[in-house]
Amino acid sequence: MEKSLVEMKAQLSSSQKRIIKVLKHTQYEISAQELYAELRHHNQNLGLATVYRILKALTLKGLARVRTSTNGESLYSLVEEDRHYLTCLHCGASIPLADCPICNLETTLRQSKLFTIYYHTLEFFGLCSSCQQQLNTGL
Amino acid sequence: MEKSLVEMKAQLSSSQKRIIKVLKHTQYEISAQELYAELRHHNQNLGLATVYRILKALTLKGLARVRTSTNGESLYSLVEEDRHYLTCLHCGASIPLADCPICNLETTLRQSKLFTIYYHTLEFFGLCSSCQQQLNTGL
DNA sequence: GTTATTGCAAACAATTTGCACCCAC
DNA sequence: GTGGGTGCAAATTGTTTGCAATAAC
Repeated sequence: MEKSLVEMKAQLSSSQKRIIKVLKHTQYEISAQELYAELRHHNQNLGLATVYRILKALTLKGLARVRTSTNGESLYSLVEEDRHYLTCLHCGASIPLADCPICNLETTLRQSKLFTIYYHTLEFFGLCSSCQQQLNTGL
Repeated sequence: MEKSLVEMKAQLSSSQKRIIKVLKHTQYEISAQELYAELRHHNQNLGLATVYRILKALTLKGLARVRTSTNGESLYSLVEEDRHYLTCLHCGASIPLADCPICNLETTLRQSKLFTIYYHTLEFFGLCSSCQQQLNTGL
């Protein structure tokens, strides 16, 4: 029998819970290094390597989500909150999309049972309006 | 006036065209290092650094797409072919989805003009059927 | 001739790992 | 006392960069 997310959360270590708490309080997403700094800032010290280890574990459990930013670092967020973006190829900004355009589809896929879906990511790449202007006028 | 993709392609250097050709012949996606090896294999030598430079340029132009695999390397593919996946959190396999479930939505978004969309990515994360079995029985 | 492209090696930065230590149960 | 969780420093790896040489126009 597959474990429910609730069961999985019960087995989390206290450090893992602390990291989840930070993720919860982060507006969008956060890098491992920022998370490490955030913990120190609250005097909840944890080694950088441990932060990486925990983030990897949470990701493997399907509790956290990773996405690679345009500058190459991994950004983490909680799966329980949807995260979708419009990412500008020019300035690298990621503008969050308010709604999830494909959650219905996910429900349908879930029922197929061929693949157990924990979460998904959706990202549009292109040019944000200010970069569009800059490229059209400047060049 | 924004440049069309056709105009952009006309400006590509011969090395860039060679790399695009390899991408075209690659079934799904390919890493920079694999692409480098592939070129050498066809006696079309090109330095690894140059391969990285070209892939970055193509990505910035919106001609190529990058995705980070579960083991951390960047995988490239041509934007002109849709790429969507079911990715297993346990074994890391990425199973391509045949159809694009959101292309209609993309058309709608395109018309808003607030953000110029070149391409998008969609990825579902979870457990593939064999890992589901393995985890259910083995553990 | 001026500009863009390239190769090579060195540099970089994010992430991972080895290992000894420590804590909880 | 056994097993997992941790810190630290060293190692690893994918990627980027400086610079001199070369090719393109």
